[in-house]
Amino acid sequence: MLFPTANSQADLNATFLAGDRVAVLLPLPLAGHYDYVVGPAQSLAAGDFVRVPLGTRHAVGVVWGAGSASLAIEKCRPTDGRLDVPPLPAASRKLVDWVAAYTVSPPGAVLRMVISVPAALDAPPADPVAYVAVDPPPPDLKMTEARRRVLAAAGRPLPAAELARQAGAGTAVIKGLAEVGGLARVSAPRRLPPPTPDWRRAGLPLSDIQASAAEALRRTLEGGFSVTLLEGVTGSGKTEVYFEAVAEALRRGRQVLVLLPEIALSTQWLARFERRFGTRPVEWHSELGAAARRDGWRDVAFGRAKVIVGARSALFLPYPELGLIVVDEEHDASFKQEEGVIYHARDMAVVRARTGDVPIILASATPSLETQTNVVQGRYARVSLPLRHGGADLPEISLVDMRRHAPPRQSWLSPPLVQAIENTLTAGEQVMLFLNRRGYAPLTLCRGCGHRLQCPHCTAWLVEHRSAGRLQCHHCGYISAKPAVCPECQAEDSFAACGPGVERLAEEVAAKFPDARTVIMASDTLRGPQAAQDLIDRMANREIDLLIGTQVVAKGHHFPLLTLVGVVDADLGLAGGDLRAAERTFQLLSQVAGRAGRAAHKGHVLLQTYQPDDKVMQALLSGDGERFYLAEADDRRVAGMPPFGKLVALIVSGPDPDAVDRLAAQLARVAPRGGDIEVLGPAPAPLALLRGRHRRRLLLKAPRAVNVQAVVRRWLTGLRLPGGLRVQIDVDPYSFM
DNA sequence: AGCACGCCGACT
DNA sequence: GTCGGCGTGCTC
Repeated sequence: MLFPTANSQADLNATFLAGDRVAVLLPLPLAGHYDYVVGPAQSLAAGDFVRVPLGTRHAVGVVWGAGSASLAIEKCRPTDGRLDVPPLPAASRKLVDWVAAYTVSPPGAVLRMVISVPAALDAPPADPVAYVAVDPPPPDLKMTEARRRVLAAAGRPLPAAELARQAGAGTAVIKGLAEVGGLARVSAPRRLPPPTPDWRRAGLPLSDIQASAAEALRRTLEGGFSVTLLEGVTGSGKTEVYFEAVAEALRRGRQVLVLLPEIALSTQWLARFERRFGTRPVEWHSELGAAARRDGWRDVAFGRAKVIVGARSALFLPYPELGLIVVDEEHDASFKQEEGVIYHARDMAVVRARTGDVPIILASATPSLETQTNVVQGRYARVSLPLRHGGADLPEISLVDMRRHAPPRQSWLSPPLVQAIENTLTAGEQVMLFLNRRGYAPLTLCRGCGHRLQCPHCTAWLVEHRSAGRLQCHHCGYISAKPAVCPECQAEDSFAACGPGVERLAEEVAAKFPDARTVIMASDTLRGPQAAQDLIDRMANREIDLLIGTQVVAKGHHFPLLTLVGVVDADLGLAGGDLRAAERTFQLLSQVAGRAGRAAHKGHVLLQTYQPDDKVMQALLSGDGERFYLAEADDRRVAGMPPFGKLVALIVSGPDPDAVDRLAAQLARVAPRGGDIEVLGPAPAPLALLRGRHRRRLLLKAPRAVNVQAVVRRWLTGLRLPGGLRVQIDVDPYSFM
């Protein structure tokens, strides 16, 4: 359970000769490095990828430095040899050590995120053989009809099979022609290197404010490490502004990493990039196929990929020439990796910028409290874009007090919102209704006995998806048909749907506005990024009057004729006692509100709420984000909560609830105390049962100055984990749900 | 993470 | 009598 961190004195450029002892980090969750002896006739340098024997098999690792001498030299086996890829850059190696130490994870588990594509380390597939006509043909060539057809088709290099097909000849003709010199055997490149984005192209015209913001960002490229918050409301042109910093990094011949949340849905971002730079960047996300991942990894490692846009895992690619990092939508919760090595990609991106001594830009319309605090405390610089580009006004936001304007039973749209929808549709403008709940109804219960349909593997209700005709768990993906009778009391036809999801809301809309062309947009109704783009296009072309959407509609899409946004349940994110509930709700609803009225038309936003006096609703109403953040920061400071204090969550999990309880209780007994350190729990973890594992949580709270990693390491030293029990460490936990 | 070693149930 | 289930533990 102990993960010694790397020898910090390790020479990042050390070289080793045959017979020397070297420390090799393997991409496995081992406690530390393994020592090997450099094999005969080999020489290795720190950072080299090496193949080494491991037990009965062989593995690939990275030379981390000199061996530790803690193991008898006879026990050290010889390395097999260096792999033919560029060494892992020192900045990446420092990042691995840093992330491992910060997250209290084995460094090898972090290295595994770097070596995410083992196939990329093998020799790439050979270029296929192709044939091309020799011009002029050799004088002694005996021409036949078949040969004439083949030569006519072979104006450009083609693989033999393709050439034979096009010429209507057998491959024997090709073979014969090649032997007598009529065709030349060439190797056709399997693929071209990714095109370099053209920074010389002119960008969109920038306003004075945008131009000076762009200049400030460009200037950060003159120095080493720096962090700059680029803050600007939706529609202020943040992307175009930071594109100028990207162009500057490209001009200097450096690589650029842009981290986006939900890359799969950012077709619009890619289009803007292509408009500015004339080509698409290299993409990196989980939906890529094996070949694309291998090629992408190698393009980065060899420095051929200049701009990489990706989800959080792109952070661990082996950039040799990284010159700039941009984290767009830096406040987005999807940057928090919740499985395996638990880390926050925005924070680790700042670390990567530091290990590489390069600038980083954090962009957001609604920056996280963490980032704002870093600005206030002088650690980060801030560049602001206060106005909407193009002069469009910010939307007018009003609250609908649901206690006074309650909708009729089994409906969720209040009379004022219904009226506003009607007015907007009559004016020929578009409406968006936001409800962050997929499916038909979040809960199904039996009217007879009150039984609630629950996921067998998780502490969560099954969500009815009526269009798909089934029930679904949104946490583990469990799917079942709707049972014919209540499993508890066997009553027939007794199920009642409770509460609305977007499907049910669509039903209400169809009943009230039968002529409106309505579409639902949710992550599960979209089949791939193209479907999202198609929907966006249809919306932009006025083929849709009313869009009902979950979270996915909050992201920056431009809909010029969208003038009314209705938030069906503004309170939804506030329940649950989550540390960041208020902050997150403010950010999400600000983003949703930003969808309304972007071109020449004034936008209106109606928030349906039962808590109109809540600080979040008041902040949205007044548009005073600054004051909200100050108040929220005050609350956190007083409570000693992040970013003014530190939290570490320990999640104890296992298949047997009693064993989990016993281990959690044991950990609580030996919990660290004193020095303002508090340990809360054990409590049932937010999802007490997840994917068949029972979970309990302990929460360690400490002042900022405490080295919580050392405290946790000491706490867990010598811990034995019997029978499938696991303890996960979540430094800076985000998920409390 | 693999892979071997190891100790209890149904088969050619 | 063996083949094989996957629980525990090691890999420089």
